[in-house]
Amino acid sequence: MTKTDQAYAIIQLIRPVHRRLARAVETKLAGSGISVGMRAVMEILAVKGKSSVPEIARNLFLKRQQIQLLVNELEAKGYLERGPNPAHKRSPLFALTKDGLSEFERIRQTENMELEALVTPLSQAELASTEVVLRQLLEHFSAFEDDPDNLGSLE
Amino acid sequence: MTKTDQAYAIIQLIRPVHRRLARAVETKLAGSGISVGMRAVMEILAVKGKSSVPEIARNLFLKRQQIQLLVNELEAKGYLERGPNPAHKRSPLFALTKDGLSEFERIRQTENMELEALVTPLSQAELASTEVVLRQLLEHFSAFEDDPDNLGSLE
DNA sequence: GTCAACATGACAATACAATTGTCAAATAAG
DNA sequence: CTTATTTGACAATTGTATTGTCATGTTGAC
Repeated sequence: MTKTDQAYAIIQLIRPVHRRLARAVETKLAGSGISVGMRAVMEILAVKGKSSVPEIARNLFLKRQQIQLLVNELEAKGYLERGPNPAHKRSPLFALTKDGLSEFERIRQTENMELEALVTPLSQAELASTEVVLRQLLEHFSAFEDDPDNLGSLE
Repeated sequence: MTKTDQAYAIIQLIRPVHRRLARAVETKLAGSGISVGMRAVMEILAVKGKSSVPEIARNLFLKRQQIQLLVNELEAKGYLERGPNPAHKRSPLFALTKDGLSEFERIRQTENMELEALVTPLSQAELASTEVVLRQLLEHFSAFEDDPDNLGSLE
């Protein structure tokens, strides 16, 4: 089993894992009126604080147009509020409202319980290696991005 | 950094990695008239040999309806041919034609060259751990599958 | 052997994420 | 000052996957 073969096996797993993960998150979110994408936006705001739409897009490796739609929905639900952006008059900074934050924390809590069971049979070293490999994948295949909007920072 | 936090970081990477991977594969496939899904079906047939549509679906963790569409397209392109299925009169077994096989091998070859560069900075141990973790993710979140069609075997 | 449960092909409709395209206003860079 | 870039806003489109349905084939219980 060469390293190339191993990489190949990993790549084949990405699609099904992604799909099941998305479905699981959806299931957990069902009824809350929050989609997987909306949840991701809330995450960025919870971690990074106030951000403009294009900033969020870069963090999530998505187009700003996609984020715009999610932000609009979240704002309509009262989970986000806009504030002035000293750096750009037309591009407001969005932040979680009190409602948004508590909703997000509720979500995170149920997710964490789910994760406890998931990680039990896995070692810290395995998890650390996985993150390294996934980041390498992300970076390597960024070469295929034609749109600079999609070249998010990896910190 | 707890294991739960690590798992969380990994989960957040799955979506962007999946998207970039899909785009990279598409780019490589551009012009050949083969989509990512069609390529995945060819892969199964190359590895597992003759299979029925539902069998392929289980292998790829997808619904048979989805596979049916891909198989139809591949057959129309002359990359697949159907043969009798001793186990089921109405459900033929599909196999790669000579054309299909050579096309698939051509694809695999260019992919392998790409992978060489990808795996260079990664160790065998890291890659092995990643596969373990991804399989655990896949298995764990299979609990959210309501459709038995989607419960593919992990061998 | 008969009948009920299940698997499959075939086709249609839909949902959802993501992309592409476009234009005007704001900003940055030279 | 002039030009290029960034951004918001809106529209249209694509691609993957799901859901629903029906007729036919298959399997297993009895």
